[in-house]
Amino acid sequence: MDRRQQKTRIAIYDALTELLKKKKFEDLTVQDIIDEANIGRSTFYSHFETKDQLLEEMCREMFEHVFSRDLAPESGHDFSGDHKGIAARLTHVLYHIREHKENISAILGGESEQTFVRFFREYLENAFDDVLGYVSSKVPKEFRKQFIIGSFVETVKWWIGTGLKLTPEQVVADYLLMLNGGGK
Amino acid sequence: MDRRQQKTRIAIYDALTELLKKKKFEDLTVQDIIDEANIGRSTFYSHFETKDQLLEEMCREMFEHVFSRDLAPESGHDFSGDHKGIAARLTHVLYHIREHKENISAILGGESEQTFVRFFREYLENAFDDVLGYVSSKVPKEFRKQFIIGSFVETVKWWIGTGLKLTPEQVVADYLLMLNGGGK
DNA sequence: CATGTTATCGAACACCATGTTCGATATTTT
DNA sequence: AAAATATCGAACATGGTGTTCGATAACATG
Repeated sequence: MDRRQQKTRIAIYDALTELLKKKKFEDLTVQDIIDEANIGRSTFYSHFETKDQLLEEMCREMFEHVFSRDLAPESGHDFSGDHKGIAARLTHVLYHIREHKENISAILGGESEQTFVRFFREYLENAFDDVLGYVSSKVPKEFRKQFIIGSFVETVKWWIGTGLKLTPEQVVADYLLMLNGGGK
Repeated sequence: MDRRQQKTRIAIYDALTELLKKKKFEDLTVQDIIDEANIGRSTFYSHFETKDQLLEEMCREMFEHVFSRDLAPESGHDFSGDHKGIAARLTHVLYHIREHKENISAILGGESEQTFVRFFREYLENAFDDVLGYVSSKVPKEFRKQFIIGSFVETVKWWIGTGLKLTPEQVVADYLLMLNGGGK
């Protein structure tokens, strides 16, 4: 890949990251990004068809290169009788999110959140395929899956909304408690 | 209120309902609505500042006049040892949603979904205030609340996404099972 | 019914972001 | 050194938005 292309791409990503500290994604114009990245207008459009595609690619990058590094279940410490180390794995996910809270927070809460959430769900479905495949005696598999993932996504959104006050460990602990009927 | 205003408003609402059968909300232009409603351009803008405000008002109307009619807990049949008739009340909500599936389905799944979901959450928080206020011994109140509502909203979104295949009763039953740890 | 009020109409307009085009220039690859 | 390719940026076409305003029609009130 041409060095010029790499530089441009990075400039755009950096510009976006920078701008997301000040504005929500949907309030940004392509011109904003172009100015911040200090590139030509047509250059931007030779890399991305549209602003939304940029977001798409950025999310893809994030999940492919950041989260999916540790898709496999942890082989180590299975504390608290945790089935297949779910708690540890979920905690891991939350740590990654906290690392990227700058970007993610700005994406969430607006219209652009759906794109992120789409990737997030897909990631979770793959990453926790083993757990989700488990068939309950009472609740249909699809429903169970929907419920577990949906409630986790919502929990994460809520967590970010609070400004990440709780620790990842606390969030996961409460989440698993609720999932096991601990809300009674 | 002037009859003309009423007619215009209804024409706009009807037009929107009609158009939502064919297109997603965010793909509609103001002109589409104007044409379908058969009104003048400036007339639309004398009623609504923007397309989004129209959606806002429509959602408000829906929740104020349709859902909130039966906010109070059902005094009757408390079958299956159901605490305060939650199952019955949730089922009621789903029936309302099914009534308005035409509108709701078109709003959900797009960027406009957030507006609807915002109203939905607010409604649920009020409608089930009594249940949600219950303090768990282990999980913090706010977390519990977030979890219960979030997972229900997600369940409803999922349900609509499947084309309302399950009956409201089935959905509620499975939801409550999951909430009580029935997913194990 | 008469009169003042208010809503509607719709064409015209200014505005702004989008996405494209193209020839000149700069950088990289081979 | 030559060929290939990326960038630049001004200019442009497009399309939806929201506003303006004078003319017309519908309404409320006494």
